[in-house]
Amino acid sequence: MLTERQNEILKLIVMSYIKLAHPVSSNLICDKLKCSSATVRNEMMTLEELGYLEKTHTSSGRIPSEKGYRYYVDHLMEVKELNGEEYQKLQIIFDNQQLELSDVITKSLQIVSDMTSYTTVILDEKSHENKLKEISVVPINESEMVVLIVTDKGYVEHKDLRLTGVSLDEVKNTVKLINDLVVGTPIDEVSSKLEFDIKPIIGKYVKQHEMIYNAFYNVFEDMSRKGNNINIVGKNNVFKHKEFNDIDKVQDIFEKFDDDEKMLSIKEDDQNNDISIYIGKENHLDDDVTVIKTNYKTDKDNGTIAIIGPKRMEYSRVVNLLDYIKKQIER
Amino acid sequence: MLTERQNEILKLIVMSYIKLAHPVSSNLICDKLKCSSATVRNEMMTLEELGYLEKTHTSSGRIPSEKGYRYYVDHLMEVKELNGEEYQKLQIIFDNQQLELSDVITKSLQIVSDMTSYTTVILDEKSHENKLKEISVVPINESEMVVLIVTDKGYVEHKDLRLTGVSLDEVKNTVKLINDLVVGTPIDEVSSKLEFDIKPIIGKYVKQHEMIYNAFYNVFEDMSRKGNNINIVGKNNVFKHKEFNDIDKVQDIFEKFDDDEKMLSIKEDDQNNDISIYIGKENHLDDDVTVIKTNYKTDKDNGTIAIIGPKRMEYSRVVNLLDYIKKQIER
DNA sequence: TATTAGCAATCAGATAAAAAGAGTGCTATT
DNA sequence: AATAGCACTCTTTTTATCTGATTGCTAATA
Repeated sequence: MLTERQNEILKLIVMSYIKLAHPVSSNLICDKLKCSSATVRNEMMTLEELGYLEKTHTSSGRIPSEKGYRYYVDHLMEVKELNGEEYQKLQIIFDNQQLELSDVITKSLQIVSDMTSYTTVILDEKSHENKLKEISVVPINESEMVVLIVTDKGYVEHKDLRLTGVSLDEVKNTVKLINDLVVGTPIDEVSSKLEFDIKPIIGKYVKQHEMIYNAFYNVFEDMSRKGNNINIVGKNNVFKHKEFNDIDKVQDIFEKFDDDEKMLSIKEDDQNNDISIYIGKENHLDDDVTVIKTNYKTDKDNGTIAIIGPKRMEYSRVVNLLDYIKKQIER
Repeated sequence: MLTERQNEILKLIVMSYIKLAHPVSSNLICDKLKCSSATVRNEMMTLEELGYLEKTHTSSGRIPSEKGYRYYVDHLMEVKELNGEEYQKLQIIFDNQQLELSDVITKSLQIVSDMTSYTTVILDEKSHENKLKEISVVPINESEMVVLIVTDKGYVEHKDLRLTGVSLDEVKNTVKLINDLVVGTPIDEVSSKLEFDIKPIIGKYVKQHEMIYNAFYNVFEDMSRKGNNINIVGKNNVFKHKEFNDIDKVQDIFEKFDDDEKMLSIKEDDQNNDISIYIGKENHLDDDVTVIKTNYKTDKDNGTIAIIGPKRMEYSRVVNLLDYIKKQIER
């Protein structure tokens, strides 16, 4: 357990380093504390031995270790209110009744990204809890048609179908069959339902049933596979941070942004309802970043929003922003 | 007019620089030419005076100037066949009858991007020549519905509508009215047609006409505005080129990728049907890149595909790839 | 016993000087 | 017209020197 003074010093060091991105010297601290730099140095040495601080070289000031950041986040960080500008800019988005939920989320995270210079991520899973509401077909010309699929949550998918030598009526019969028998089924169960409920009887109603059946089967297969959506906003903000002022590091991070599996892993850990913080090695994305994320749940949709920045992140500010956005989305 | 030998030397220098990214010395050239390095040096001096070559410093080898690249492209470049691997990988995409056109384009450019280490761009304009084919409405719950709009070219747009205190029948009447009177109108003219043809009479058929009318008007306004599509594939390839081995330059280019206006300008110049090459200052994107583009036109869609790389680009290869893809798309 | 003043030691970063290497431009020669 | 030869130029790499920030330790002090 750390003493009161050690807490104070660690907190000052973390805050100073977050702000200035420069190793913190004992002098800087003793100005703000009523004791000499030698005393601070002694305490810093203890804090380093305990693993909360690090040096960049033998005679440098101290920077927080990952353990140091973790301790700061868990015990020392103060909750700061959103400032007026942040609040206002976001509120304009949330008050706009015109916007669809997905637009609200994207736009609000765009704002956060612009204001904080961090990168934000939206991960949402569409098909999972969506049930088939209606399917319809619009013919485009003799051989082509568009299949439209709408779910009970208003999610829409469409697909071009090219079927040569098939009459439109046959297709419409199939659609009617599906609408009669399959509506209400969760999207990712539709294709198996097609197989067991529709396939056996489609021959009675539809002539070229095989070709048409396969086409629709594929459409639904595609749709349930397409569920995961990854939206990364403000990638270029990576350039703005001192710790990424190295072309190889930037490339490294950009390639991770493009790695869907890595990005989706953000969603995986901690399925709880809080805001989670993963500092450095604690996340599976990159040792040099911190990921702050939360899950949201609405009647339409659920997903994850996350903010990615350097470990030297404005933790308090980001946590507040994320918390506020989460609450507004769920409202 | 350049002599035969000057042509030969310029060509060798451009090709060597494209390959090795290193200023070309007289020695390197004279190995491949039956004359001494001193002779080559004399010719190089002439070529520099004429503006085809440049030096990076007083005693360095020569690199091609923009004028030099231009001359190479216009007069010296040899058409090279696609190699077997390139041809094969692309053909798999083009032979896949399942894929929609837009997928074919994206996937083939993804392949080009991977193979060449350049960045590719797809610019397509949807609404322009699309005519309204059918509009329909699917109710989701008491107050929400999804509007589906399909055009004669199979382009689909959908929008959530939240209308409180409006009966579904009223909405359906409006949709019927639009389907009867507006179908066949080009998308970007629909909203004005709504205003002049529908607005005056909608009151007769629909009770809460104002609210419903506005909702549909907005949907079409949005849709015609949304016409321009920008798809950039292989951004991270920027990191792979020596000339961009500088974090500020990379940032610069990435920010231009995100600048829609700048990217759309690629489409603007030269509306002809050929492959156009814009070297350095010739393009409006960035002085350090070359843009090679072509327009494509199909019965469904037309647009522009482009490849962006350093000025030191494998011109011949890229032109061939682009030409091949253009032809396959238009087939 | 906790704190502090004082000071040598350490090391990054900036600046300068020196050495090595690649390639040119010019002149004299073939 | 083409070439050989060589001094000259400029980049790149290496080495050396200096400066300034900051620490760790020791001894003195409260």
